[in-house]
Amino acid sequence: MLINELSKSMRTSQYLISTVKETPSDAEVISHQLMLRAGLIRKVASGLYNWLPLGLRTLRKVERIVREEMDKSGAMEVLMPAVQPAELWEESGRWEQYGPELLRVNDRHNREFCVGPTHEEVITDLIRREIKSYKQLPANFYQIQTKFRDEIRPRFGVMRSREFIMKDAYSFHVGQDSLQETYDVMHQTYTNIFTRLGLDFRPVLADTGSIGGATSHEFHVLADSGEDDIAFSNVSDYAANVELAEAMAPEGDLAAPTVEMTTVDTPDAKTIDELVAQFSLPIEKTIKTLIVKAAEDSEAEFVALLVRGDHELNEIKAEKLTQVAEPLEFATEEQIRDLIGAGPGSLGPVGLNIPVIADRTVAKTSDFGAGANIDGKHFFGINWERDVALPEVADIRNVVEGDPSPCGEGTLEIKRGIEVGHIFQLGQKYSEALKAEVLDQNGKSVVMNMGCYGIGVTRVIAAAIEQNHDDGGIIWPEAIAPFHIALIPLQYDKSAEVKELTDRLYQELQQAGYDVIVDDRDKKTSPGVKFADMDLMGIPHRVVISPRGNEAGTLEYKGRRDDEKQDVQIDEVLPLLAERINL
RNA sequence: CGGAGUGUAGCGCAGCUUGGUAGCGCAUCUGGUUUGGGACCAGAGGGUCGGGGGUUCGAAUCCCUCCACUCCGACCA
Repeated sequence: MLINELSKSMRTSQYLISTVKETPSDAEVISHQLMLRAGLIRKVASGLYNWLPLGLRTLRKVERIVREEMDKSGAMEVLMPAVQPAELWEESGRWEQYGPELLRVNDRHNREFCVGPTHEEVITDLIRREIKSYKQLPANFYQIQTKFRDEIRPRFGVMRSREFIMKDAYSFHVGQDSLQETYDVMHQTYTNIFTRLGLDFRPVLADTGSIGGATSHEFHVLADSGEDDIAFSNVSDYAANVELAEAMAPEGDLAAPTVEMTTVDTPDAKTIDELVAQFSLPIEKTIKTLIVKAAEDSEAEFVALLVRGDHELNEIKAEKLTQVAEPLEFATEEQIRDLIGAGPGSLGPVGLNIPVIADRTVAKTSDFGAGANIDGKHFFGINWERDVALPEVADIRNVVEGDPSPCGEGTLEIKRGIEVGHIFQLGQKYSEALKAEVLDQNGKSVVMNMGCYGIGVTRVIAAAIEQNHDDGGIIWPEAIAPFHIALIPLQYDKSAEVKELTDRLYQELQQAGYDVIVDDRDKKTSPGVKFADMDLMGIPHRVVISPRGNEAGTLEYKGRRDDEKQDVQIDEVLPLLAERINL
């Protein structure tokens, strides 16, 4: 008990304060810079970090919140090994599927292992051995474990590191309804966790990616430095990853033609931008023609995809079309020449001799310009049906800001987000491969349904800083601050009154349950250094004890976000802190 | 994997073009003076100049090679 109490608080004279004034040259984003400068982490090698005492305090607090909320949801904590045998991955087929991101190692007997980037195989193996009856289901197991993914390009400190800590959970069910129930519970649990962490976040509809499965939501912390684009309705709750958001057709009918189709010499216009610049053609009246490989079982070898000049093809949507090869593969310039007899800069739908798929917006565009399938020539004033038959129509582009929202309400806005959580309904992908079955009510063997739920614990910390900082440094949300309160005595070594009051406050605050750090560094550490360090480290509340204030019977208080400090009567400081800190 | 760049004291950098045996700021240590926003004075310690090889009387500097790290890109016509 005593040790526990003491360990919650610290004196800087006995603690590793590793702040640095200068920003290390290889840190790009603000969270990485501040984590280095405040002395939270140090790099060991590319994508590998040491956690210093101060950083670890925050890490543990994040873990604690995650753990408490997971426990509250009814999930059971387990711990699986970081190193996993190849056999399990061969059983699921992922030993083959996973690329170089999977760190493979051999032991002394030359048996193959990997350092786990995720734990579907191990948990499924465990559960197929332990759970035999539908009566034991549903069940949800989680762990907080170190993972390793050999990223192509680790960057942004712990935001995209190779080794990182993740909370991963796996639920097991008989039937989809049960899975949906737990999925909904996890959705709520994640909302609770990120709310408690004090972050501005959104759940968004997401693609299921390589892990596979059906329904999926990502939880994003909103920050300009985020690596993902998220589309939001400006009026409803709708939010989706840009790659997944449905691009709706513009409202209204296709406008009637107003001009004749003409052939124009465009020798210097090989891109949409050049075309628009040279011929004062509005970009919304241009169409891009992209040639991609057709699906293996289709008759044609290539397919043409049409998107409006200012839109981007969405590769995920495109490769889901039955006519298109998966993974998506663009035709080479040579293949295009063989096929069409013109180069990539002069392609268009008119007179094209391969299957064509038009984006919904393209189908609603009139009087548009596109390549003539002859080098150096474009057609202007093209209209569907009059000049060329309207091809098959599909949603194949990325949404852009201002598009109508797929939910039917409002228009889309796009913001950047940092993915800190992801929940999936895996269905039977792994349970089937590993034959994870239970007996149902009729004594019949059924394959379990699975869900999986991850939170990037270390990434959450970087995301929190991206969202909460100023010129002085980090501004921790209360719940994950390494210390709640910094006590800064001035002339601690000279003034007996200051020392006495500081020590008394230190004790009282600890007893009140706060994590407090006293900056009692030696007399050579000037007040300015102490203020700057505590600001950089992001301690949310600061109390200064000085001889001057002591005479007046006051202390000085300043919240990390406050503009002004305030003088407080000595015996009013505890009530003030109690009011401002929500433990 | 392709392209670009960097590697010199714990951190940030100069020196390299034009070879002559390493320097600045911050940090650290000692002593003193300071004490409300990253103090001042005096002194000190700390570098196989990423590794290896070569050229040369002599290499941080020129050449070769390997390594590490960083940034950009990975087909949107």
